[in-house]
Amino acid sequence: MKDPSSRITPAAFQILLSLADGQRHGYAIMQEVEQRTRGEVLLAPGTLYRSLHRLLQEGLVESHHSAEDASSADSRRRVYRITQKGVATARQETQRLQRLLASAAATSLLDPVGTDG
Amino acid sequence: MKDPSSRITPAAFQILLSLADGQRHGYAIMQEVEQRTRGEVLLAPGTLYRSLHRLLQEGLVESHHSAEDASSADSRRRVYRITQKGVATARQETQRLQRLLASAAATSLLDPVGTDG
DNA sequence: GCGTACTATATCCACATTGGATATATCCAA
DNA sequence: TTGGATATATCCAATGTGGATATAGTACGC
Repeated sequence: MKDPSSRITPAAFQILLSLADGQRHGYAIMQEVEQRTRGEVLLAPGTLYRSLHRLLQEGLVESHHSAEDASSADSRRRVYRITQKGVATARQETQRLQRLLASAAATSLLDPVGTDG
Repeated sequence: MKDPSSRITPAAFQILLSLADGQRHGYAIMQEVEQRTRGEVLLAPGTLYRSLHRLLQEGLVESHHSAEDASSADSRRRVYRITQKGVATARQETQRLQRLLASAAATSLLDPVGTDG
């Protein structure tokens, strides 16, 4: 489609949403997304970690090792936190979705049916 | 991501929306989408015609040549019409987007900021 | 200590969708 | 009949994804 400026993938959007309420490590993001969307959205590991790397590169999230601030945390964990830029991007994507729905509402597709009675 | 049952691409969704208010040929769909979305969504020809073929195969749209019912229409045109199945699919996709936005609202990402004054 | 299941991250491959370029052909006005 | 807009179709490279696989740490029972 189009919108070369602020493009964000569906997976990346879910990750940003997952980090909105606080920092998480990758595996926890996977589980939170599944819960929040009631099983509708499942992030496969390949999608999750590649998306996280991309988000890091773009500065939408930042990360550190969990050992630094949690005592008994799993040393393997990388903990991710959303940045201000990430927040702004997620809000933009939300607005884009709202415009998309408004555009859908501009058609007759969603007009009430069964108004014959 | 996931949802193997009723998957629809963004391009296909735009096409179905474009056909909601009446039949159109491909090129007209391209223009209507651009107008309705105020230039935000631009369907490239490759995307448009391949999506149309897919939608035909899946029975979400049907088509005929314009010469059949319009007198002075361009003979090259293939006119597409949305089917009942297409309407149902587009409605499902709309609901999916609404659930996605609800899921976004379930986070604190969209909570009002700057409530200090 | 040992095995095992779960947690956790990372990488690889195949597949689908897309943008953009290109090819062809028709319509219309000069 | 030339040229530009209309109209459809196909090809290629790039991107994003699912799923499998690899690797390794953690927790628990024995």
